[in-house]
Amino acid sequence: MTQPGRPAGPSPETEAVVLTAALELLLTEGAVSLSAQRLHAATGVSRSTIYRHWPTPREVLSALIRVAPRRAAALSGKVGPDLHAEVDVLCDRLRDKPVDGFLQAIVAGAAWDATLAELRRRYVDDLLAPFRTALAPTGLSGPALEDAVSAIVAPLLLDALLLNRPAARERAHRTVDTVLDGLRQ
Amino acid sequence: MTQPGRPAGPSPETEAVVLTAALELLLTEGAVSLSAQRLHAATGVSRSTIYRHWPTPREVLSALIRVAPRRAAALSGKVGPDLHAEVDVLCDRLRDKPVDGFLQAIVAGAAWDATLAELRRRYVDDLLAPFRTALAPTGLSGPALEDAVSAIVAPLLLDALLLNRPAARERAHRTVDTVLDGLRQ
Amino acid sequence: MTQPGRPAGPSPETEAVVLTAALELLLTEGAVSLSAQRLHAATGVSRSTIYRHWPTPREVLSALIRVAPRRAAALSGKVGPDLHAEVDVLCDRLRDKPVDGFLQAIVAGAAWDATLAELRRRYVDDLLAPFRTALAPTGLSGPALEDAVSAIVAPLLLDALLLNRPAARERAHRTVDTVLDGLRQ
Amino acid sequence: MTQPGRPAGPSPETEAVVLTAALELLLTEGAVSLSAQRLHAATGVSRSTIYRHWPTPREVLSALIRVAPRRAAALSGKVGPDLHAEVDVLCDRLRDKPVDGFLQAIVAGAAWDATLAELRRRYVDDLLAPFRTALAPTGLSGPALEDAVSAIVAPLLLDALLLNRPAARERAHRTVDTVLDGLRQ
DNA sequence: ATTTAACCGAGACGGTACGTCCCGTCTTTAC
DNA sequence: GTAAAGACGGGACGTACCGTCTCGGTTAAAT
Repeated sequence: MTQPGRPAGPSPETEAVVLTAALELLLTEGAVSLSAQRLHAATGVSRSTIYRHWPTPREVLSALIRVAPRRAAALSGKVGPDLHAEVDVLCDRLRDKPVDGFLQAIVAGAAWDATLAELRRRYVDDLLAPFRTALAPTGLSGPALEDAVSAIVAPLLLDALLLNRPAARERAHRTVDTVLDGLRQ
Repeated sequence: MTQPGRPAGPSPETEAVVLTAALELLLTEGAVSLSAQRLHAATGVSRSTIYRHWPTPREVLSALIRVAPRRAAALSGKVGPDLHAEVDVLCDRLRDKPVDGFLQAIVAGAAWDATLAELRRRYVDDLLAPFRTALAPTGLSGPALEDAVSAIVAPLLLDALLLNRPAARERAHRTVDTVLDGLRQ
Repeated sequence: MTQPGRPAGPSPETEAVVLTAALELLLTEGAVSLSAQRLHAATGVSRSTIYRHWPTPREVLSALIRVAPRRAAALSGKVGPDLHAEVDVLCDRLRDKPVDGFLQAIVAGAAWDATLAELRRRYVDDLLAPFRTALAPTGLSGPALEDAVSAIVAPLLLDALLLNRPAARERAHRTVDTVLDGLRQ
Repeated sequence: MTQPGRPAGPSPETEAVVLTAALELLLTEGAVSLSAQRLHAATGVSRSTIYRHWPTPREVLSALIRVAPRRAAALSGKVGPDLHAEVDVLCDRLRDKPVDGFLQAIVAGAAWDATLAELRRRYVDDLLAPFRTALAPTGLSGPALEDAVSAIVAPLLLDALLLNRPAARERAHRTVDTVLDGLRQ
């Protein structure tokens, strides 16, 4: 038996409108722009309503990440092909607005609002996870696993995030080979 | 022939007071806090004066970077020892507030104010430069040089900037050896 | 022939709860506080319900006045004793919260909402009515009657309403005597 | 020697514009309308500026009363003529917007904001003062003086304030005579 | 010693964003 | 139908900054 009264939470329509605009804003103007004011201007949804359901920009970001589609994994089980595939996928994602923008925004936001640091760690971990998974068959673990992942991914992130240049895909593929060669010996 | 009248620009004392406080603010609260208001509150120097000489936070940041001490290079000319030395220096700098904070702040600021992106690139380049110099004797150049630098430095920056964990110094030293081994063959 | 279905209007219980709280609110915080929001907070009755039956604070006030107990008249028919009795009754009422508060609230409300002016006039008239009745045997009427009533009552209201001091009961009794003396000659 | 910097307080022009509009608003819409928002809408002076100098409606009212012109007294020294003159003056003032409106507004405001009660008392006292002065030659003092004043003035205020009818000037003149007769015996 | 240009401090002013509170209407659900 | 719960748009409120400006007094170089 339930309570009387209208169900709590934003109406589905409101939620869709707001979060869509929020993603757009995040990618074009950064996390700082996820304020109620800004979302109101972008959507026509009233400030009151936005404050009601997402009192701080942080909540908007959380909702956004919660909703964001997870990439479908397609692993073959063979280490080499899987790693190369993951490199391509990551490069593609970094080239596209959504992931690069998300990353930029979330890094900037973390420096500005300490409570975002945890979100940032989770998001970056999500980016690294496929590589950990793909490397699993090699038996690597602990720091050694982290080092391998880092060697492959870090240069790509450096390019995209700090140097504003396209991720060096070829180099990453060569790094994968180097890493695997090192293990074989 | 010069004009009569008091020389333009802030008095040395004013400049020192303001920039000192600005550095403090940047490291503790990020680039967003370099406003005239905040600097006034932190220094007692009046808002008018600050607006006069540094109309925007961007100008403060520029002045700050211009003033920031460049690390004195101490190269021996031997590739191996020089690279290892540079790794230690960078890890130390990333561990200390000034550089890590500066980096965080400037990355965040870049997402918030596009004109800071150039400053960010220059700052990161300054971090990479010593490694390029140290690798010079190997004859590497162009993309190959960039790749080598990236392989060594990127994982350190990833740790410090995105994962909030101490830079993995040992791994970096091993990477240096790997890179040099690869060249020797 | 009556219609089927639940009878219109608030349930007796709801009405009692709401109007009791409304009186309390009116006396402690003035007519401005008779909003649905405040009544909801004070009673637990839902906002919807209150809006349904008393769409505006004005309706609440009307209901309140309609319900307010009329003083039971106890006239002897002799002018002197009756007038003195009425003076005592009025002073008592002005000393007690209910009437003084009501009066203050309604005067304030009238300045704030023009439609309350009529309510105010009726309420004041109700205060004056007993004196008109008591003076009836003297044969006074028209302006002369009004003047007599006013001479007795106005100073009391001035004390209570504008000067925040207790109504001067003794003086009012003397005024009654003066008025009656004037008529006798 | 004075301090550097612009002199504090509103510029004369700003003050004039705001207080003029405030008086207008007070008389037409009551003390509740002396909010920053309302004054901004009425004058074009920005909300910030108004909050800066008159943080609450109370301050506006105070400023208004402080600025309001005091009536010039013109006493002959003879009790009778002076009292009659004062009655005429008060009736005129009550008939005109400024005083009646001021009084209505201030009474309403006092019920709504306790800190206005003091202002109200002072304003009413200012209305009564001329009568106390005019009665001085009779030697009346203490409660007896208050009673005399009240007998003359209260009915007038009752008319204007609570019954919304013109102050009964003739009756007041007769009351004056009655009071003076009473003293002579 | 005067000029003279620029300094520096204090603060008014208009403007925008923020977060909170309240209001009145509407919708959804249960009884 | 009543009642409850709550979404929603809208507005006011008070605060905090921001950037520009105006005022007044001070300082330091060049004549």
